[in-house]
Amino acid sequence: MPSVTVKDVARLAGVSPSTVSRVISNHPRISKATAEKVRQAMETLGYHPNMTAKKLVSKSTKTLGLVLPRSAEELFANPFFSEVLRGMLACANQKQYDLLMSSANNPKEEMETVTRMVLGRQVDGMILIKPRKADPVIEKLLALDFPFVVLGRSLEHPDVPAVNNDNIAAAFDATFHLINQGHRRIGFVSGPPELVVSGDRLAGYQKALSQAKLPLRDEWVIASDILPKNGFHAVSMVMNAPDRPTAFVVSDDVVAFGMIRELVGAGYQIPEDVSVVGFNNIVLSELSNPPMTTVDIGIYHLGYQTARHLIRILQGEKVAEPNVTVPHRLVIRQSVRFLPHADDAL
Amino acid sequence: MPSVTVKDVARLAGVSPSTVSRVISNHPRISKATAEKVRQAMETLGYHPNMTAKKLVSKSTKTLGLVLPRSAEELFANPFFSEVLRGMLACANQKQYDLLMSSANNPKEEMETVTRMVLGRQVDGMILIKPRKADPVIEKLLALDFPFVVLGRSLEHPDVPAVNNDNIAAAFDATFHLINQGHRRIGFVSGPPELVVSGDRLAGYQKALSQAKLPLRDEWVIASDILPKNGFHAVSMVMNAPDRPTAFVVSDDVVAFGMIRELVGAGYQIPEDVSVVGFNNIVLSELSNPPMTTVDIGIYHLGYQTARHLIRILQGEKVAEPNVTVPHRLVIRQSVRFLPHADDAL
DNA sequence: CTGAAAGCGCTAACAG
DNA sequence: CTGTTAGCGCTTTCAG
Repeated sequence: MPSVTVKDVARLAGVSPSTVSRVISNHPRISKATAEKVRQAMETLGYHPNMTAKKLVSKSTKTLGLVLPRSAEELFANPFFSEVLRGMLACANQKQYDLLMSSANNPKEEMETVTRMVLGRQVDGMILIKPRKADPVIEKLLALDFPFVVLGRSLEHPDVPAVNNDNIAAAFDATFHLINQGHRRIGFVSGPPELVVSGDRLAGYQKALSQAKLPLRDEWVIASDILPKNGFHAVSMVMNAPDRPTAFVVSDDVVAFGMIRELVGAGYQIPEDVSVVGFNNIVLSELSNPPMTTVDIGIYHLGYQTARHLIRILQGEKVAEPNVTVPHRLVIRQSVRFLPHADDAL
Repeated sequence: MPSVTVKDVARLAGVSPSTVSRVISNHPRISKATAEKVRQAMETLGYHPNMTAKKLVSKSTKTLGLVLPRSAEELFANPFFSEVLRGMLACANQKQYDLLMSSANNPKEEMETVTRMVLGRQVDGMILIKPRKADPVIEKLLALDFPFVVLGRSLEHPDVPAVNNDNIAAAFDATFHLINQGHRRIGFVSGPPELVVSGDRLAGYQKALSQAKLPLRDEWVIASDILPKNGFHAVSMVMNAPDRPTAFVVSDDVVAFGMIRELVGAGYQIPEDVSVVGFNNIVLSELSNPPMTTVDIGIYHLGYQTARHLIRILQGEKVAEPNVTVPHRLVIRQSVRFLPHADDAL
């Protein structure tokens, strides 16, 4: 790695280093002749600019920071994340930005990583994924006046740049679909309670029920972790009650998979005995057995728009509206049964 | 972002910048007193070292480069990748390295990205995922004498540092299991033909059949893309032949999901009518219906060990054996049927 | 249109 | 034990 520098190029081309620099950055006032001479020299020497040096002087890294919250375990076990990442990368690379990633196992590490990236000036802006309620990282970034955007939304700071679904509406739609199909007793399986998104989806579910004047029973709301395998005895408890739900809204497809497995194991058929509508529409939702009815939240776009939004901000575009909402849509497949004996239409 | 530097700290502490630098790097010959004084100053000023400057002078970035091959689409549609990434991040962060990611949509972009990262000195080493046969990126890195490790293996350069499964043995084991369960007509669904791993798994399958003196029929080998949805009419062709296979080895769980869905759609039951053994043991394999028998290839470890291997090399540890093999194991669940009427034991 | 010089923020000899 | 002096490789005034 014999590190050829501007100096080397300059020497070979018989010009000064500053001229070389100008050629690289397509400076207007440079003669065709020398420009060509310099390019030749770069070519024969195999020159490539040292990005680190460039960053140091330009004070811009062209890099977006991404810190993976809490247990990356949680996040990665779920295809949601890879899809988000795919969207971010697609946008970032298209705009000539890189992504610098780091994971953190707990809130403390998370804070340290953010600090390291931000104060260490390794990145021009930060992306925060699915903030929790009262997220200290947001406070910190706000205090530092450092550019960032959150994927999700901040409860405390509604004006912070954010890209999100309308999760209340999404959960409403999912629940409403069940109601439309004749279901009257509908349960809900929620995500991690500390996440803002979990609260929103629960709210949407409740809203749909109230609007349809349907019972809202606490014991039909199951708090699950976002990982499968947890808390599924809860399911059997619910199912063994005399007045069990005929359908569930499950706030994550992966959890829905786990739940269906539990139910099948307990001898229930999907959708004959229990209907399920999931959330996210991950790739496998379509391939599952039965194919799952789920809310497509546009995961890829969520990622893409988040990066896009941040880059816009970094480039100084005045963004009038800090919040961008990615549309969702219900994808109807075969995990929901129509109950013809529904007592009444709505 | 009022950028406090070593100079500021030095001034406040009444010492020279180099002393500050020494305190930061825990230089041994520094008096307790001044060290404390400097630390105070850093604290009150809220000093954090500028990583870019540090990188420039130290000529080390503490960053690993990861370029996502070809269509990230392909890669990300598959949970394999997120799990690998999770392992890499876990290791990298533990060793105080960051991961710089970029995606590329085609071989040309891939090469450019590698060039940008390597010649731009943005990273200390590169990680290459699942090389294709005669991969030009490997040639390039070799020519540059730049540190890298491949996740997978290079056909042409067996001595290049690599972390891999013994895919031949893994496919052998999967196939052998089917044989053991009484299957005699076994099909194979292969991954993208340009990947080395696809060839290896096919070889393992063939080896098992030959060893058991079982027929090896070309028409039972289906070339699928790694994405689901493609080429599944091929499945129906195979299944409609008079002498159809009773079981399939499918070289990827996601493809297996898609295949099972096709089969179920065509009226077959799994495993009653057709047995399937997959590859990878992604999270959802266990949750599928029926739970899938599959080869666990230790995806997380694959990622972890790859990062580990590269970091070892970067730190100058003499690695005797360039290739590390991550063990696999067959996970038996419920997608394979025992055929008691098998003509004979082995 | 181009060169000389200064400096981004940090570290690393080399002296003391 | 600590300060001085030189850069790392690049860009950027400021003069020509």
